[in-house]
Amino acid sequence: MIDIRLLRSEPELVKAAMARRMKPALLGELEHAESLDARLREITTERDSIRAQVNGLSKDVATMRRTKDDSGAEALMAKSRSLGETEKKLASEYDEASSALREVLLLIPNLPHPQVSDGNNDKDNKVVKGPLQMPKEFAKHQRVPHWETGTALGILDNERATKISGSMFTMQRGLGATMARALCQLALDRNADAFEEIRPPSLVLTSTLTATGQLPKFADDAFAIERDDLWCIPTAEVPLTSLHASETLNAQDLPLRYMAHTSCFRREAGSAGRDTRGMLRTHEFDKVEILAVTTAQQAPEMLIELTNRVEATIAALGLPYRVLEICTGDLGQSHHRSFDIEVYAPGCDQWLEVSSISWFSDYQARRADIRCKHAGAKGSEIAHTLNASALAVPRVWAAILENFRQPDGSVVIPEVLQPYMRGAKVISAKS
RNA sequence: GGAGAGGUGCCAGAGCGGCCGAAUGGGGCGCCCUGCUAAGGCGUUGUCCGGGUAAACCGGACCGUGGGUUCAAAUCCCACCCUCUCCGCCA
Repeated sequence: MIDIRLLRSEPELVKAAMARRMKPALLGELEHAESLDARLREITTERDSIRAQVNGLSKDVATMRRTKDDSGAEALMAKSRSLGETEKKLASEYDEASSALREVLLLIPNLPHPQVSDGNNDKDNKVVKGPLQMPKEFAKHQRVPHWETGTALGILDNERATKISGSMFTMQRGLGATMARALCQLALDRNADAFEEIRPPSLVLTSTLTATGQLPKFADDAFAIERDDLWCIPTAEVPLTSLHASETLNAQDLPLRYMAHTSCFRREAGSAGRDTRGMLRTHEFDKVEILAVTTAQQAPEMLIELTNRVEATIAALGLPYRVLEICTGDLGQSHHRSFDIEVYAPGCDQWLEVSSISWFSDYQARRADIRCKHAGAKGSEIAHTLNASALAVPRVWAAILENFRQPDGSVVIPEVLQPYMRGAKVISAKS
């Protein structure tokens, strides 16, 4: 959520920043929020003053009871009763207005960081680094899509995955399965110096999925377990962000850094037919997420740190990659500023987004009610959250198959993964 | 899933429908005492929202959550959630 007090005090500034997202309907939502907020404060003031009167009368009643002034007490009680009627009406108006305001606020996206460049959509994202580790030319044997190589090597069995679970599910076997797990282990080990490993639940409450911004707007993108009112997590960002929901943290303990390897479940509604062939877009995949809770001051530096960490892992795998900064028109709802890391896959001739490194400013933390308190300071402020995919398995797995495919059809396993591969250095077809 | 017990401030723990934002103890912070430490003495110590330029201050809300009764609820009633113990089931 954006800060309603900022909208209240600097409406023009908020509107100007929001206009950069290139979604004209947003301005209407902002104005709606402004008027609901004004109305809410009117009601609050009135309701509170009635409550103050009732509280005062109740005290007087107590005094009169003690002095046995029963008729006086009766008179005050009657007066208080009628005030109570008014209070009741105001209270229900308050509930109405405040839930209406909350509803609107939950739909309003985050303000883009001033340095984010303007753009309409993903085509306007700028490459800020790279391409790096890009060969001058790709050989013909690298121009084979991973689904062909994977199937030929017996390490990818999407046909049977579909038999078991339907379309858009994937299954790795043998060294393919081992490599999927190796990638996760690598990503965890590379960040274990600073990040605490968490094994969070995969099913979460509605409130948890609301905190990170997936709900209420993007309910169709998530798998729901309706009978039990639970949701499958689309990313470990969801449980990790809510780890400290409703808590006030000591600023001196920040930043907090967590990492988690989880399955991620996505309905991929609205992307039917896109990237359905291999494992570029699936309903379930494994990912290692790194996440930080910081003060506002620490956040910019953390964004750089997360980006560097993700980049270093991709670089260590030897894959061709580049870094993009996401423009205002492509920035996710909760995002304040984001970078994407893309890996080139010569077989399907595509740049694949393998990581998104994002700073959410206080947007998610306000929804989750994560505060931080500076020692000696009065009151508290909303914390900042940032996260990144340290490594998302399927696309990296696919890029490895395509980049490191040899003329004989085998695939060389990147050296950094070999320690996790039980001695294997190459994946060859079983004779 | 069944039976029972319980959820109060940083922690422990008391709380009669009004004088309870909440006793008492511990902890923290400040001052005093003290060569240092320990012990001791005194004081202080919650959060959120609205108003106030800010501080002072004023008003409201908060005793697991949500409803209800009442002039007035931590206290009474109802529902739910969570924790603990026992039983059942289970990796």
